[in-house]
Amino acid sequence: MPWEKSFDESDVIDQVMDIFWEKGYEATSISDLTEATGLKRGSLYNAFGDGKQELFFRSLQKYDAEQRAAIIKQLEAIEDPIVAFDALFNALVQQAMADTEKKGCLLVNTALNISQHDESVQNFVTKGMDEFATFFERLIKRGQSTGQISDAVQPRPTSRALLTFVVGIRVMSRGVLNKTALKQAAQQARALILLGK
Amino acid sequence: MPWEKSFDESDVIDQVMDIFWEKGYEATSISDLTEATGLKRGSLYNAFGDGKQELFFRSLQKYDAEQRAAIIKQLEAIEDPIVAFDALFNALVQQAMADTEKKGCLLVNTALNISQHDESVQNFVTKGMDEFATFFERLIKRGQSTGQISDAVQPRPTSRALLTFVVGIRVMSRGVLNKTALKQAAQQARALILLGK
DNA sequence: CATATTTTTGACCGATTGGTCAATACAGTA
DNA sequence: TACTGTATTGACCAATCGGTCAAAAATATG
Repeated sequence: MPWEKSFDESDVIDQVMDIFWEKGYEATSISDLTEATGLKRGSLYNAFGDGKQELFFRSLQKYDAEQRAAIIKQLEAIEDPIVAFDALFNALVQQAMADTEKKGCLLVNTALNISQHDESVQNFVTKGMDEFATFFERLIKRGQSTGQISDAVQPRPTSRALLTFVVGIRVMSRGVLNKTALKQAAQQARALILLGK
Repeated sequence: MPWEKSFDESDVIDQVMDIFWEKGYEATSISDLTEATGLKRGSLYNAFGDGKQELFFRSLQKYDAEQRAAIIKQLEAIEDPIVAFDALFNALVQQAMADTEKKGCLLVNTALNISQHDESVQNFVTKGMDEFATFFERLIKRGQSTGQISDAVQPRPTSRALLTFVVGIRVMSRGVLNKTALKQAAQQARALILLGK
């Protein structure tokens, strides 16, 4: 019948995500988004009805799927839990070093400003965080079953502590700690599960 | 000669700080500030020349002096480093529980959005963070001299890790983790300096 | 009381905010 | 070719943004 869109929605979300990621939700204007996408105001609203909120939510969902969920899935494939553990924290440091714009992590950036978002975003953020903690919990239990991790480690509390530590790393990597300091800090995560071994 | 201000500058900064703390820098408008202080637009600009930026910077400085610096000074007075250590993390959890508005920590909130502030704010934030890390470092060295902390603990890397963990706690306390989860997580901080004792 | 000095006030500024909408351009169907 | 239904466009909206400024109000000094 009519006409097909001249752009790929997924591409647009990628571009929009970059802006939200870099500037944050509040500081991003619709004009920023039209400039980044090359789309006119009306086209954006036609394709993504509810405006800024919807654009942000879809950006967050895409980020979550491509970054957080993807990394977890990748780490799940590593059978040795300690190796997986080290791989994660090395990846965090590597990402921080590659992040020259100091954008950090969109999920963590959103978590800090969680109260200024609507309920759907809030739930989404806590769900993502929860899944991350659950991943750590599985890792610990697996390590305990293989004898690599002491039974003195409490899976749930420690998983939450590791999640908290990861979040801290992502904040510090936005400009507070330099590369070497960040690297040194990240390596200490081992102490939380290896208890001085 | 003329006329004295009808308000106390320090009181005004307190009120302004509350708004910045709750809503963040970007999301706070001058109207929010005039409403909170009861002062008219012009009075604010007359008393605090450079507008929003200066108001924020002075809020941040006051917060830093009254909260962060004050707590460190208080903890320095405790001679047993392990006791001081536990006191800090207990205080963090207690503050989080009392923080019904989920405002978190103004310094950490600013650290996450550090790139959107000018250089003076950036330097101030990193200076505050640095002092916090240095406090941890002193604590560790003191614990090692008394034999309470193993010499296997590396003071500098561990101090940075502890700072990172503290920052993580302040983010999580804004709504991601509930009280009990936060408490459990915070208790794991001991593992970073006690290595499984 | 008059004057000097500062605060206070509220109107005002141009720019930008998120969002709308009617007119126009377009492609597939009949 | 004419019609249909969507995409695109750019003008437009009221509201708000951070910030300015001249006039009015107030008080300590002379």
